[in-house]
Amino acid sequence: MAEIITPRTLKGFRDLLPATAIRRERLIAAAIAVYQRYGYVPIETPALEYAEILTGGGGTETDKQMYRFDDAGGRHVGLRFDLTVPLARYIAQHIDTLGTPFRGYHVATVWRGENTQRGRYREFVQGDFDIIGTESPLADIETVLVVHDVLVAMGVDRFTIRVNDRRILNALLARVGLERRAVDVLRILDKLDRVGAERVGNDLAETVGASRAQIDEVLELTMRVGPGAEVLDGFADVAGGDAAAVAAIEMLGQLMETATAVGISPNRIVLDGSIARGLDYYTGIVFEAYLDDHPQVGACCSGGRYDDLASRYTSRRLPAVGGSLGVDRLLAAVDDGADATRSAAPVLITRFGDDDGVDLLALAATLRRAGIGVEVYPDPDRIGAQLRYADRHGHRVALIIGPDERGAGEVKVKTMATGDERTVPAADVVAAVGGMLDL
RNA sequence: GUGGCCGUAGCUCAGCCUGGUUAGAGCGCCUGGUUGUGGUCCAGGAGGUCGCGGGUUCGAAUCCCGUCGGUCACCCCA
Repeated sequence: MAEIITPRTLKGFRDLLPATAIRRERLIAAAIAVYQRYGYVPIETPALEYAEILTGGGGTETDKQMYRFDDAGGRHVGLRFDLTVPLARYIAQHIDTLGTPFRGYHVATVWRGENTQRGRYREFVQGDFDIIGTESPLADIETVLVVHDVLVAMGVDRFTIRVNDRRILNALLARVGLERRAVDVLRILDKLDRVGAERVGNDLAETVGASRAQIDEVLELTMRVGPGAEVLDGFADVAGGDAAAVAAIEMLGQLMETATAVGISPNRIVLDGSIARGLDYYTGIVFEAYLDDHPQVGACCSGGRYDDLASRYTSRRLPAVGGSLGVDRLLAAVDDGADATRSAAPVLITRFGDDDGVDLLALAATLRRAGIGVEVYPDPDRIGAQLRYADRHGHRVALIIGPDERGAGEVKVKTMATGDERTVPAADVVAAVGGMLDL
């Protein structure tokens, strides 16, 4: 007898039970519906790329986290750890076919060999969307609206999208003389809400040697949070007269104006001077979305403008702005794992043992042609067991065709919620079931 | 990758500190009461390598070590 192999999964990789898998599919479907409503079209890229594509010029952190190995042909390869780098390669390779501006979305699995936590896995799904080839502020604004609409479409009630712009931070850093340490400063600033102003101040002093005055100036900006004009005024004060920062502030003002105009509730989009994003490739707007009821899972969506998107792969200038949805983080927040397995079909056809049951398949096909989801119970078990199955799996209607019904050319239609039963001619089943399901 | 906590039935957990006869509970699941009718109720039942491996001991779910997995913090990030 062969030895049994213990069934198990790798750290950070997981199976999804049907209840969770259904939730994930719904989240993804909601996001895609919104993307398409804005005109984004799907793209796909391979999971495995040449390692040099994924690492070239990248930070050492991502290099450490990337799954990489040599394939059987001796190629140095790696699994993609985000969707932005593959997008950059893809755009550089295909932009002449696509033309600009190009709106694309990419929902796919990515892999990172980092330590796990709730909502943090080594294999997870992201849903990126980007506009490539335009520097218009309208694209920046649209990107935030997409995030908003996606979260609404997913049924998330309470969330906050925090928005800032790198150009303001850059202007501030230039003014106070910290521009050469911008990457370090931004990395430290990004932790503000987690570690507090004091710790950030200390880190700035220790890591980049910032003076008390420089620290105070930086913190002055990062403490500004809110949906209103006074925050923008504050941004203008810190930024001085820097032209890029002025443009950024104007864009942010237009964003808030648009949000109001389209009826977005004020607390869902706020300006936040502390949003920096650790990644140093952002060049303009930056944003992060948080679920108000689940702050511990971190940002469930983030993004911004990166105007040198594809510069590693082409000399052509390709500005881009977009966002990345953390599907599995949203899932971790939304999924309580409580539900038992539910059928995807509202109707269950029960089966008696008086014939081979093939006629049930024909009946099911008739209902499906009418757009009604049907599941056929395969075994002639006790009718009570079959109805219990229907109950447990959430079927709303059970069809019963026993010897009596078959003899009379009828079908008994049972509404599970009420227990009501009607017997109808077989020819009328579609209408009867449709009526019960409010179709 | 570093450190803390956790890992007992399908699920949530008790038992572990102070090793000792057949390892428990609730929920779920199955069967019967209802020879063609679920959800309530009643009666009964199945189901456990105590994550895995090793060690200490006459004896380990219980103590020790390792390992795998989960979780939290750091780091980083979706």
